[in-house]
Amino acid sequence: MTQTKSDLPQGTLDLLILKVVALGPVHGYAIAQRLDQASRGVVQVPQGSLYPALHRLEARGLLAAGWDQTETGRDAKFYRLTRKGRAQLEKEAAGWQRLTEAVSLILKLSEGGA
Amino acid sequence: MTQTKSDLPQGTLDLLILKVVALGPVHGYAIAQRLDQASRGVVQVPQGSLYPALHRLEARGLLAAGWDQTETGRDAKFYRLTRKGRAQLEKEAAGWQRLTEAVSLILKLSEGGA
DNA sequence: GATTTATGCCTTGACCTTCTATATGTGCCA
DNA sequence: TGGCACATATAGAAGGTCAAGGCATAAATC
Repeated sequence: MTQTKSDLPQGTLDLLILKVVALGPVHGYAIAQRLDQASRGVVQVPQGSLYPALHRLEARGLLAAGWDQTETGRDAKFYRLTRKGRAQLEKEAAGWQRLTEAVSLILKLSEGGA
Repeated sequence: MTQTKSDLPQGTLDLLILKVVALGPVHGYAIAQRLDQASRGVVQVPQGSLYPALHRLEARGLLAAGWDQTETGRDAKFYRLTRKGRAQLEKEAAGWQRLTEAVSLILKLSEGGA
């Protein structure tokens, strides 16, 4: 997996990560796969973006991490959502909703828009 | 007009500006008003974000600027879209579409998502 | 008419945050 | 031995915010 570009606007990545982690404990590498699959290849997060993001989220107390074993017997750092993280997820999801609606309104503007 | 926060993810502002300018020549101040109104107050771009963005877009050749007079007799810098700018607008609008769909897919994930 | 105040309109510079690129390290498995 | 799964660190660019400042017109006050 060669992770090229994601073209995610800054700030969006956190939301997506929180969402994926909310589904159950996962390690970083799996998060990226999950995002790739679920978005049908549109969201491809390079490791250099993913891991710093995870660290930030952990530092902010939104995620908690612990080492554990993968099904295939490897060590990996599993993340789960804290209570604070869940609240943040809801907040960011709502914000995203608001934003996309607003942008949508703007993109539909035509010459007559009061 | 006290412009507080806009909370736009980075990279989105360009798209919105290009869109507004595409409707006809406008000056910066009016662009901000337009965005505010059209988004019903959700998108409030502070001047410190707006003007640097305009300068960047001009430097990239997507906008062309010239001083002119406002209807009320003031001097203002009017921006219009270049051919290159119009192409970029279409490109970014399509990208935004793609992105929102992808994010939407991810946000709808539940435990069963393959 | 003169003075203040508000408002329209533009600019810039220092700072912070996030994304990217890149390089490096380790254990598993073929 | 090599490749893959999984992680880390560092440095840099880009975009956004704040804060401050400047200037012109208009409205309000005296």
